[in-house]
Order: sequence, then C-alpha cells, then structure tokens
Amino acid sequence: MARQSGDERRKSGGDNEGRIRARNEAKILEVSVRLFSTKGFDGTTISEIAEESGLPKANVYYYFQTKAAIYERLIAEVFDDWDAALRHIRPEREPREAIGDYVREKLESSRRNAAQSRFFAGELLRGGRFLSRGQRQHMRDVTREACAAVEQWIAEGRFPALDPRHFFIMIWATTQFYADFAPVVAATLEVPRLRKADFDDAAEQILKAIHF
Amino acid sequence: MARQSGDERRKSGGDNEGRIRARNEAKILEVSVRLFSTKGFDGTTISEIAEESGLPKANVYYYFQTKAAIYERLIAEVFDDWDAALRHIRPEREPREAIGDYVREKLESSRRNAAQSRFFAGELLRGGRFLSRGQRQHMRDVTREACAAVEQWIAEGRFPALDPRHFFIMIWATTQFYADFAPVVAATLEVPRLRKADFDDAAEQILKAIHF
DNA sequence: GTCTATAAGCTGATAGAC
DNA sequence: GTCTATCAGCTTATAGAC
Repeated sequence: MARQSGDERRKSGGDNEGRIRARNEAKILEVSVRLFSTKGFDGTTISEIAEESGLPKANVYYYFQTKAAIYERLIAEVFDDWDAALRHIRPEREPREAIGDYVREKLESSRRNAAQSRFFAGELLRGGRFLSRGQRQHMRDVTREACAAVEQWIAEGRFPALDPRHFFIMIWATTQFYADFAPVVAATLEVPRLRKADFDDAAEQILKAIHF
Repeated sequence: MARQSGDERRKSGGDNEGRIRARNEAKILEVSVRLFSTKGFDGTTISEIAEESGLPKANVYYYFQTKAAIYERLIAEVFDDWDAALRHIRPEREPREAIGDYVREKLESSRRNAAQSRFFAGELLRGGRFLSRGQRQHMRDVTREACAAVEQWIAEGRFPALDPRHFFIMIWATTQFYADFAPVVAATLEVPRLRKADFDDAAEQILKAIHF
C-alpha cells in the first residue's frame, strides 16, 4: 500500500483518498442509521450526524449531496437483506427445516442489526415513500417465488393447506417484532433488556406455535 | 341547549364555547394523528395541522400549549385501547372462542383506525419516549393478567404448553402488521389496496395457522 | 480533502389588536 | 375566542479560504 508518489496522491482516485472516503462514508452511514431509526428523517439533523461521525458538517455534504441521499443509500443497503434470508425457502427442502432456518436467521439478523431493522420498519410504517418502483417490484417477485415453494409443499401433502401469503406475513410480523418493538417485548417478558437468549426462545416458541 | 343569555355566553364556560372548543379540539386531534402517523413528530408542523384543521396557527396554540401536548394527548387516547380488546381473555372462557374474538377485534380495530394504529406503532418503534411510567406499568399489569389466564388454561389441559408471553407477542405482531405495514401486505397479497375482506381472511388464516 | 462562515428559509411559539 | 404580525432560533445547504 501507499505505493503512489506524493504527486499522484494529490490527484483524485488515489489509494489514500479512496480509503479515507470509504472510512468516512461508512462512519456517516453507521451513525445515520442509528439516528434515523430513533428520531426519524426529519428529527435527525446533519449537524448531529456530523458531530457523531467526528466530521465537520461541510464534510458530510462533501460525501453525500443531501440528507435524503444518505437515507436512500441506507434504504438500498437494508433492502438487499430483505430477501437474502428467503433463500432457505426452496421446494426441494424439508419444510420444517427450511422454515426453521428462515425464522432463526430472520430473528438473528434483526437482533444483530436492530437499528437497521427499525430504520426499515419506520420507512414502511410511513408508506415506503423512499422505496423505488423497482424495489417494490423486486419484493413482489421474491415473495411470489417463496409462495410458489410453499404451494408445492402443500400440493405434495408436506404442508398444511394455509394461504402461503398470509403465512409469510405472519412470519415477517413475528420475527420483526422482537427487534423493532423491543421495549414492548422486554416489558412483556419482564426483563430489563432483551438478550440473545430471549431471541433464541422466541424462535423456538414461534416454531412450536405455528401449526405446520 | 342554548339556555344562556347573551351576556352569560360571552363569559367563560358557556355551552357554545364548550361546543366550539370540543369541535375544534377534536378536529385538531383527528388531523394530527393522520399527520403524525405518516410524517412523524418532527416532520409534522403546527402550520400544517392548522391549515388542515381550517384554523389559524395561533388558534391551535390556543387549544394546545405545545406540539408535544397534542402528541401526548393522542398517546393517552390510543393507549386506552391497547388493553380493551384483552378483556376477551378470561380464564373461564373457552380458549378457542376467547382467542378468536381477540384476534378478530384486534384486526378490525386496527383496520378502522389505521392512522391511530400506525401512530402508536411509530411511537413504540422509537422506544416509547412519550410513554409515561404509569402507562408502561399498566401495560405490564394487563399483560401479566392475560398471561395468567392462558397459564390456567394450560394447567387445565385446555391449551398447548406454550409460553403465554411469546404467544401474545405473536398475536400482537401479526394483527398489527396488516394495518401498520399495509404497503407490504398489499404487495404480498397482490392487491392495489387492502379491503375489509383481506382483514377477515387474515383473521381466519392466523387462527388456522396457530397451533392451539 | 478539510473546515469556517454564512446565506436563505422554515420552525415553534408569542404579543397584542380585535 | 379569533387572528395578524412577528420573533428568535435552528435547519439544510453552499461559498470559498486553506
């Protein structure tokens, strides 16, 4: 690394600049997802993002043209994860195992990225104004595919005759709830704050409660 | 009505003034819950509330001292409904009927008051900063009571050995999801917008999917 | 790439005439 | 009770020196 001459480094696209850019952008995004998730789009200020990122406000604007650009970048990042877990749902797999893996992965990823999960939930709660047409279409396509797998299981007599669409809604609702509405869950479980063990319990209870 | 003299009416506390106050306050609250639910606390402006209420901004301040006061009043209103539906869960009732009534009422009330439901979900999503200590305690008490009823059913062998706390979380998560994340649900069901029939389907599918 | 200074506009909230 | 006019403060975003 740092094989460039001083002259080259001062020009654009050098290794150093690239690394600084990557580090600063990552820091800004990491801080932003946390702030947006707890204070919303309008409640979050660029000054605050700059302060918590350890950068002057003008530098935040150097990396992202507007506040909305930061928000949209985060939407795109989170969006990629929406369907990643759905890869477990394949018609050739054993239903119990596939759904078990899916539920456990959903719960674990929302636990590990709680701010991201809440951020996305907030966006959906407000109607998903920042979601592009393509992103919406992609969600529909992925969902339809997963439903087709369940329908095949039903046709083969390996799964109860439930509407797969409502079945997935139920899974999403339940797995998201633990991370997104943690204060309610903690109050219900009568614990000061949620730990990994609570999420593990949740996975087992969900799988036990669903009739399949 | 209107039994007062003109002189009395001009003083404070008259029927007319009371009626005007009630009407204006109700209008402000009705408009506010819709705006807060789609734009959040900081994204909603008093000017906008005033405009959509058909009042000058100063009049909104005449009825509510601050923006937070409007928000808190709404929280209190919604809060009363949280446990109202839980009255169905009583140990002497038949589990299937009690839970069926509960799920159906939850879905129907969230459908009819979707803005209110989303408003409260948004507040919980952000950690419930506006919830008072007393309100939190009340939630815990009501939940504990409902769990006790389920535990009695289990002890009597009328209900599967599930953790009642996770069971209720699952019910809340699922029933709330349809109103709160309507765009996702509509996309999944492949309908342009949700109708009453979709909520009715949801109730039956949820009850069919849960193993009890 | 970094940072200070500042513009331009909007916000919550109030004063005070009617 | 109603409404106009206004303030003080904070916001996003930019200009321009280093």
